[in-house]
Parts: sequence; C-alpha cells; structure tokens
Amino acid sequence: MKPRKISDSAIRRLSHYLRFLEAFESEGRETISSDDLAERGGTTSAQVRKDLSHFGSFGKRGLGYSVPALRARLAEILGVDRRWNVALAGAGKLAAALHGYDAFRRRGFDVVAVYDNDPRKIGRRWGAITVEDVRRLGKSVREKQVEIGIVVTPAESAQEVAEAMAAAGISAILNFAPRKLVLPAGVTLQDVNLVIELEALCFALTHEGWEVGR
Amino acid sequence: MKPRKISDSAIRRLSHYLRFLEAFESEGRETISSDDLAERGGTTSAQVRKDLSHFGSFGKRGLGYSVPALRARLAEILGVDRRWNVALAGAGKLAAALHGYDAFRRRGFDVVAVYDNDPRKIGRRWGAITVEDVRRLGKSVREKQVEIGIVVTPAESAQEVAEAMAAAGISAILNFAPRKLVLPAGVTLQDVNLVIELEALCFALTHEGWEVGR
DNA sequence: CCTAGCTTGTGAAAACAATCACAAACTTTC
DNA sequence: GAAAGTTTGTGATTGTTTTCACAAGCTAGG
Repeated sequence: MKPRKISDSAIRRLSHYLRFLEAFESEGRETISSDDLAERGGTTSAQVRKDLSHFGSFGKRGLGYSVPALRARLAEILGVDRRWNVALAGAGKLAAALHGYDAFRRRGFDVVAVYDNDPRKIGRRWGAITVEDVRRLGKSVREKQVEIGIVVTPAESAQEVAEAMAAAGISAILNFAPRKLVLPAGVTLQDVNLVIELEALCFALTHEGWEVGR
Repeated sequence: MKPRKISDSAIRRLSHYLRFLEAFESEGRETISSDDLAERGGTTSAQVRKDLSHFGSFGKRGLGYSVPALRARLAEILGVDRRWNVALAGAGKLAAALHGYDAFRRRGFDVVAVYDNDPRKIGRRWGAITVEDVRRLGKSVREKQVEIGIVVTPAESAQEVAEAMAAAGISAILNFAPRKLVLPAGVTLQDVNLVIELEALCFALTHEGWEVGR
C-alpha cells in the first residue's frame, strides 16, 4: 500500500470493478477470481490484480476475492461508501437530465441545489429543490454543505461560476462546458466534453485504416 | 504521414486545438505558434508539434502555423469538415438535452432521429422530428442515412439497441448507458459514463495525498 | 546578402502503463 | 496428509506516450 500515485485510467477501472461486484453480489456469488472480474470489464487478470495492489491485498490465493468484502473495500477506496451533496450550476436541459438521473442517486450523489442567472428560471421547483439565483451560490453552497459542483452553463459563464464554486469551498468540479477552466490548485477538475466524444468517433469513421490506441 | 496509429488522447487534443483555432480565427489572428496553442490547451509545444506531425507538416519555421489553414486541415483530419447524421436511441431527459444541445449542431452533428419503446413517447414531436418506435430503427436508420448512434437508454436495453444499430449499418456509437457493450469488429464505440466521472472526483476528494496521473 | 532571432519537425531519452511469468499460498481430491 | 490444481501478488519485461533537445528553415532588420 505504499505508492501514493495512481493513473486516472486505473481509477476508472476500479469504478468498473465496483459495478461488476455489485452485480455479482446481488446474484449471491460469494467469491470471484481476478480472471472473472477481468472478463466482465474487458481487461486482463493481471491488470485487475495490479489495480487492486495499489491499495493492499484483498484476495486469497487459490480462491480469489470475497465478493462482498471486495465490494465494500472498493466503495471505501473510491470514497462512495457515503453520500455526497452535489450542486448544478446552470438550469438548462442537461441540468434537468442530470437532476433526474437515477444512477446518480443510486450511487450516493444527491443533487441538493441548482443555480441559474435567468430570472424566469429562478424560483422554479425542481422536485424537492428550488432553482436559486446564481448570486446566492456562495451562501447556498455553505448552507447546504455542497461538496461537488457540476458546471452545465454555456461556455461563456463556465469560468466565472466555477470560480465562485471554488471560492465557496467546493474542491471537486465536473465540467460539461466546452471550455478549459483554470482553477486554484487543490480543486480537482474533470471535464466531460460531448463534442470531443463525437469528434473522436468521426475521426475513426473518417480514417478506417488507422488504429486508435487505447 | 506514415504511421497508421494514434492514441485516443492525441485525437482528443486535436479536437481541443481545433476549438482554440476557431477562437483565434474569429479574433482575426493570422498565425500562431505551437507554444501559444499549447498554453491554451494546457499542454506543451512539443506535444502539439508531435500531435500534428502524425499527419504532415503544416507550420513554417520561424513563423508558426497559419490559423485558417491549420483550422481547415484539422477539421478535415478529424472528419468534421462536413455534417453528420446522428440518431438517439432512448427518448428520456438526457436524449432531450442532447437533442437540444446547440454545440452539436454548430459542430456539424444533426440529430435526425429519436427512437424509444415507450408507446407514450412514440409519435411525439421533438422540434422537426418525431419519436419513432425502436422496432423501426433499422429501416429508419437506412432511410435517414444515420451515421452515428447515441445510446441513451437504460442499461438493460443498451446492448440490444446497440446491436440493432450495428445491424442497420451504423459503425460509430456513443454510449451513455452504464454497461459494457459488446459489438462486432468494425463498430467504433465511445463510452461516456457519468457515474464514473463523479466517482473519479470522489476518489480525489477522499485521497488528498494521492497524485492522480493524467 | 548576412546575421540575429524565432519556431518547426523529429530522433533520442525518459516516464509511464500494461503485460508477462512465476513463486508463494491456498483449496480440493484422493 | 501428500499431490494436484487454483489463484494471488509482484518483480521483470515490454510497449506506449510524453518530454527533451537540437539541427534545419524561415523572417526581419540592417
């Protein structure tokens, strides 16, 4: 459990493993080998074992891993053995989709606030929450103890609103706006750029002969 | 222009460069150095030049790159110098958000069809298009010459609907369902898993001491 | 036309990530 | 309880991506 370093892709694989383990657990399976886990996730057993070895040894040689134990440990490692308060900045269609996205709630992510700058949207009820004026963001984030921010504003407002989030003490931001955000060190940023995803597909369509690595 | 191989991350960087170049072009800038491009994109100038070198040499030593020429060439390389027909499988909130997502249209992606299996949704108008029965997918895809499919169904239906898309001749699929899709060789798949994005953020929040590599 | 100043394109080196391969440790079978 | 069969955990190896560093090529200014 020594190295304090891990690749982004390894973390994403852990996330996958957790999902598979939950499925196996609900099927009542007791143990699982790295091989089985790998097959489900499209990797190799060595990869699975390397990924897990970053955090300790959880398996039994000759037997494999205890499904419930590894599931619990992985949830703990990923930090999803608790619930998280999430705020959406931007009350557009994408925000509405994320607000209603059941997979978030099931995984422990509760949308507790939505902000916008459009007077026609402010005050609207979204289920149990009310769309708030983005100028109240700082105060509201502190009141509601928001820990994760999701930026779903147009590109123009993204930087400003992300800064407000960071200033309010949010240190993890998921950004859907197609813009490079510059944030203070200590704030973790993940970008989801849907246009880039489509363009990567186009590249593959356009360059049939090319091999696109990993 | 020899090597027929490129990494996924390089393609994504090209996509970024294209966005920056468009911004620079609309500012009326004539030329740009790899250094300036890199700064905007958070990489290094060497990386920019390596990425571009996969496809030829477009710069002038001592001067840099012509902004309009490189923009045009990059659009061509990525395959976005034309428009693409896109279909959505699943008529939920996420689909609605993507259907209304202006950045797609601006970048040349036209949503020309939406499919669902819910009789209450089938027949509804979504702007200029009508939600169709997913059983008509094969026929409709061919009629409308759909080239890219986006899967926004619940996890249970994702595999089935993706197979139908592949069978109808679609060879590029963007999958939002949290499920590993198995598709025939020749079909390019990109996954967007929003839960994994949030979990990666949680990991960072939970493991402050850890360095998460790239 | 020559020199000074940039900036590209690219081999070579370094860093990083995935895979291999095998000893060690456990289970099962007889 | 010994032998055969599994499966882990990990050092060593291989492969890939990023960074370095510099010659070559261009511009500009006298």
